[in-house]
Amino acid sequence: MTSPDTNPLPPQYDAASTESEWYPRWTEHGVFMADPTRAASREPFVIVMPPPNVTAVLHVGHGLNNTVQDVLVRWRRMAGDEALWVPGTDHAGIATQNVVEKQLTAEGRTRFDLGREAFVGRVAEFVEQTGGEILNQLKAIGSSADWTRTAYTFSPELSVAVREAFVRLHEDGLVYKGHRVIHWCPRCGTSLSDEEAEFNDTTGKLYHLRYTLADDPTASVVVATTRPETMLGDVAVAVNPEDERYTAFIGRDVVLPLTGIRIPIVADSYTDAAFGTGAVKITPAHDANDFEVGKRHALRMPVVIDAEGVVREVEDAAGRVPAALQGLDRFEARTAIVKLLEAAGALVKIDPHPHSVRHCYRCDTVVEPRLSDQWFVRMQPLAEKALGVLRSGELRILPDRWEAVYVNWLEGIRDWNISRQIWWGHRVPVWYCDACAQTPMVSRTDITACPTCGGAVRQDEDVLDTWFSSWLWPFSTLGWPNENAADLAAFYPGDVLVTAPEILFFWVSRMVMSGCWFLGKAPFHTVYLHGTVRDMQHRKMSKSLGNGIDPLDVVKLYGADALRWTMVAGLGLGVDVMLDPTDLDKSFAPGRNFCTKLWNIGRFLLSRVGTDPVLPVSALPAGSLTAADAWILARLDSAIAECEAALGPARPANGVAWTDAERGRGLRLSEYAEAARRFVWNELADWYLESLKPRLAAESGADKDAARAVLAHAFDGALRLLQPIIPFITEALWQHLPQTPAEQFLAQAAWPVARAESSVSDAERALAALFGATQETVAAIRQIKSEYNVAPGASVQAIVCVTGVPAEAFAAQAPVIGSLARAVVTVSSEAPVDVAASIVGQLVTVHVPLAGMIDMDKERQRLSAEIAQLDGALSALLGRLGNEKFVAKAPPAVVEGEKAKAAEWQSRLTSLQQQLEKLGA
RNA sequence: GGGCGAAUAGCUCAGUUGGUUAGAGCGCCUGUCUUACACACAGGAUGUCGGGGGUUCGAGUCCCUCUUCGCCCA
Repeated sequence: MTSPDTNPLPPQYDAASTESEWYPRWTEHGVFMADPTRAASREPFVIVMPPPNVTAVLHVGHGLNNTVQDVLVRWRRMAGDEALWVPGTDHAGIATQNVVEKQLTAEGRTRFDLGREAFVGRVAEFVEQTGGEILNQLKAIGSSADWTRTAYTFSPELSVAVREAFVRLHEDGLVYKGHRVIHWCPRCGTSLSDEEAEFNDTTGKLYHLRYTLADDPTASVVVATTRPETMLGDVAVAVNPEDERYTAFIGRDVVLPLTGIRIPIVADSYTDAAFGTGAVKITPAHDANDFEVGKRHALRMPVVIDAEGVVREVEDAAGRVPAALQGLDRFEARTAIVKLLEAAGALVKIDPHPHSVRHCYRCDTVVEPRLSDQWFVRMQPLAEKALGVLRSGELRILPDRWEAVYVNWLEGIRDWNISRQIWWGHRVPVWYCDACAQTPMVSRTDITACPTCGGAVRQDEDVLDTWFSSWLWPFSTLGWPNENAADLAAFYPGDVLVTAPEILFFWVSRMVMSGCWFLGKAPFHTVYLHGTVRDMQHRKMSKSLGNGIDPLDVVKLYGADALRWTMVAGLGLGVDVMLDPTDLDKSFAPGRNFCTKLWNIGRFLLSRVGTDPVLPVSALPAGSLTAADAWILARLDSAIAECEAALGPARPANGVAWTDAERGRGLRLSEYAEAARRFVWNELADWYLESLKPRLAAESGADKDAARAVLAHAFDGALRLLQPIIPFITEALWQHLPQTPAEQFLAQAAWPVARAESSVSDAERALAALFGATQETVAAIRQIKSEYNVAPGASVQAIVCVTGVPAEAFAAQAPVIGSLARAVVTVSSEAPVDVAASIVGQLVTVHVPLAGMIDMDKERQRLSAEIAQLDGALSALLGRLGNEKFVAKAPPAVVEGEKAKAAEWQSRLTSLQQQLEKLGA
């Protein structure tokens, strides 16, 4: 890293070699490392990475998520914050266990063949060998995380945090063991939380079954159910007490078909009279709602489906499952039972029925409601705090419509089932002494003997939900529960959380709850929920659909920067990103094209600026700026301001809570990218660089030095603005700038600052305006040439009548205009007498006499069309101004603006009409 | 069943408290290998802002309603 690098740039940007050159240099020099001791004198800016599953492979969703985080962290790092991006992985209990169980299946074994200890050892070994590969893949796309702080939810350190959280919540009275119906995945063999049991809409069937009254075989009630197999566990039929159809039946018994068991008809307002027949069967052990009814009526709770989803007499169910059904899978049992019911005359009808069925979010198996003992967290007190920080503005969610979703979920929060009947995870820190049969012992440290009797103890078999470790992520990664940890003091609370809306409940709101509960502060002040990457049919990219894009393929083909640029430029707030997996060339053209363009700008510019030292712009002698110089410096100021406005504010101005005015602002990444792109491409390259060619062609001299200085400064500003999005190519180019200090990285350079309004002189402003007139003139000449099919290379005469800027000053622009538009320019106060094509602009009127080439009819037509359009707009405008109510009611500023506009249009209209007359209309 | 959101150019989307002749990128058409870049340059075309109604001096923007699509929750 000797700067500036004086080797000429290769004609083609070589992404692969640039990436492999710079990434290691950044890490070797600790560019991404945060230091808690520095955070005292600088604002910390902290993002914790949503930890990918330890077995995950990078997909384009990770690419998007991490690019967004990287853009923000790189921006704040340049802006002078002590920026920390904490990376890591999640042990992903069920998901990882499933992967290893699949391996075992292939070997013809099960986890039970190995036993708990050996199985856990095997998973740990698997994670050791293959886990965390995704973090290396994140490096390949340029992620500037502090890898020295890489965390893992199942590491010894974070396991301490998990145990602390469990014990503390237990001490707070928020952890309890409950006996109730929970979601059970028969394939994974574990319970699931409400959030882990996802709804899938399907068209099922609604079975109408007839239950005959015990005391009157001629009478019956018909119940409607989507799950006829559960009738074996029925203990009642419930009707709504208000439902007059059934008033006479309440308190009487019906006979359960197939088994002959008598069950009562009870009245319960849970029953919806409008659903089905208005009578529902009650199976307390196999339906959460039925369980509540069962409790209210003190009913028994026979279990007729076991943990594997097999129908049998599991518990309190003697005589309930006919021999023919014993041992059948629940879905086979459904078919069989319907046949039996039909044969028994108990099946009334089957209707198609659209409804939602819960599926396991890990293996998509239909979830079975199951009565069991589980550990729960009482969530309501936690939710209160999480609602509080949103209301106070300590926390905001972008896009803000998600705030309502967050509030709605928290207000209706239900207790969280945190125990899982798997082996891979943090074991529940509870011990039992069977000898004393005393209350369970909840402990921060392992208990090896009963404190009462000294006898053997056994630890709870269950492990904790993966999310019970990830909800601590914003502080467990910083050293909590060690309250004295330097990182915790320096970096908690963090700033922004970047993730997809899918895990708002799973993870985001739980992190807010845990942060508020354990540390008294929300873990971040901003939640940024980005869109989903979809294909051209708007389908989510997924492995099963085979419509995914491998980010590493894109990196190989076009480079990491092209990947990043494409995603960021397309990332409107809350908008999904559409990419075509079948046409990577087209999908990533924006990023690839922009990188190529930037490289070429840099190549050309650096070859002209050369390697000799350049003066800082502020040190240029007075009066050395040209109109173009003044203009590009003003454009740079605007670009900086636009980028800043699109990205910021980085944190609440008062350091505590967002004000209403601030709350929805910032994180418009696509607007930031567009502002930077427009500056470097449409302004710097298309206008400034082009206008500079004659000046740079000079051998030497003060004017060339001024041009070199401004050019180098403007490009330096552009590279700084772009570094967060495309860090590799900008770093490589920046190292070649003559003013780049030795031993410095762009990745650590200062974020550009726009000049204060007051520091720009009126003279410079006037110069910049002059360039506006220049642009207008060039555009007009080009337009005329194009319309009259004059070869672009052929020179034409142009007579310019200047109206909006000082004519004498404008005259000096003639050479620039001449070179940009290939024209010989004459400034005149009067229109030429010759027949000419003319364009009336805001600041100038341009006449191009094209003797013999002007098609009079065509020109008249063009002018007439323009007059008609302008005239129409003008009369509408005059009509508005003539409307007394408008003048009276509209704000004065608006009225003034409209008046000025009318005057301007009027004068343009007059010019156009004169022009037309001259052509002999 | 409840809630939220979207509907603007062929496509993907901007359009900040109502106030220029509604914009950008991609695509399309025409021309150009103008010695940085054809992954480029120059010029150009394209919208009754989903339908209907209302408020207002003024509506893409606010209200009502309908249609279509999407998301979340039960």
